[in-house]
Amino acid sequence: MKKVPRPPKQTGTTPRSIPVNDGSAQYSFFQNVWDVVRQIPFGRVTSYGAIARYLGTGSSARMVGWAMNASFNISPKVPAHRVVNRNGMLSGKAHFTPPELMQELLEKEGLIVKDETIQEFETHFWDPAVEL
DNA sequence: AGTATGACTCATT
DNA sequence: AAATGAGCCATAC
Repeated sequence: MKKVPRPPKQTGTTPRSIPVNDGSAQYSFFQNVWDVVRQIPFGRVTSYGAIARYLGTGSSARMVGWAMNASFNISPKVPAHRVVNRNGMLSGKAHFTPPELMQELLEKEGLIVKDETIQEFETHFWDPAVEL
């Protein structure tokens, strides 16, 4: 797969307030993030930074988080639970409904989550820059 | 229009 | 080794 041609940094002036995938969807940074996240294999996880780096360091990891926040409303569902911070901690669990859902989903995929942190994180880490 | 905030990271103290 | 500050860039107020 390895499309994701590195968006030319659509900064500032670009309209899109929460790019909802309603068909007219112009390719946005968010779309790109979702494309990558959807390709995370079952039972694997990655980090915001890894995605941001894959799309170009120019876009900070914070925006990836925003993309996840918006991902709850888009059609092709995005496995946002497979995205954690670089420590393997479920920093975004508070944004799930209910918050325990994130950990449950991960455990259902065979991962071990202890104290909001994925055990053997490095083993299950999936780096788009490498795998894609 | 300017300030504050965030599902982050990295460098420095 | 833990805490702090600085970059990051789109939203919210």
